[in-house]
Amino acid sequence: MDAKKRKRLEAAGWTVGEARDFLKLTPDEAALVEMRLALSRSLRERRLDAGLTQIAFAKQLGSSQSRVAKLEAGDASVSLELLIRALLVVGASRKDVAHALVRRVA
Amino acid sequence: MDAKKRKRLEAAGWTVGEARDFLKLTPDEAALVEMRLALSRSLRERRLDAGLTQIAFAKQLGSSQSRVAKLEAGDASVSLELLIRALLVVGASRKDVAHALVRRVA
DNA sequence: TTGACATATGTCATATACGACATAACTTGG
DNA sequence: CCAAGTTATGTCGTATATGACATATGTCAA
Repeated sequence: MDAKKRKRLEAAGWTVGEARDFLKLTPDEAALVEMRLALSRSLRERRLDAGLTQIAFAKQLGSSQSRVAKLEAGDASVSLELLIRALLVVGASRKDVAHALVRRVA
Repeated sequence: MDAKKRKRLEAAGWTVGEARDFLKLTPDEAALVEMRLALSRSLRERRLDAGLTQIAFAKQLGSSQSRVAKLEAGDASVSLELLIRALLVVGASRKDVAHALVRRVA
């Protein structure tokens, strides 16, 4: 519960700076952040490739434009769960998701 | 929000029956369930290989024995997020997680 | 510039995932 | 069999992720 809170606090840094252990991320936390970002990138790519606006995609996903924006930003308020659901909705397979997961974030 | 509720309702079936589209799961929902189960299996294997009891592992994870049991059961009340966090804690790498994700559930 | 469309950011009420606890249901050594 | 250890199941209060909404910031054609 402590690690969770800390993660939350350090969250502000994610989006802004870099994927890295910018300051005091445990390896696990760093891995989580990297996964989040990697999935975010894949999501945006796939959505754009599908020629969908965030609004259109939000409708397909059963969500809102703002949440899609946050998904694609790798915002700390979005779960891997939703990211993965979203990828499935844009047509990614289980295998695609796995591949996206390990994708280098650059 | 409708799909979400439906998923929730049908959730009771997951643990009990089979990984499959036992009744009316969309392909995406089925994929989600399969991922959940695949990760569950990997988690249990890794925990046992590490010679840890659920209680011991729960402490490492910062959670409780009951939640670990639910994680390993692929319970509907656990998120992919926590499953992945748990895998990282038992020593899985990002790549390991990705591999576990596509693992056939059998 | 304007205006139309796309995306980003912030906030909030509510749904839901969480840890914790109690307790039941296995296992297995003695 | 019993008891100790492990895992499963159910419930609850609370933390957090969610969709929705408002609004800001881009972008770009006319």
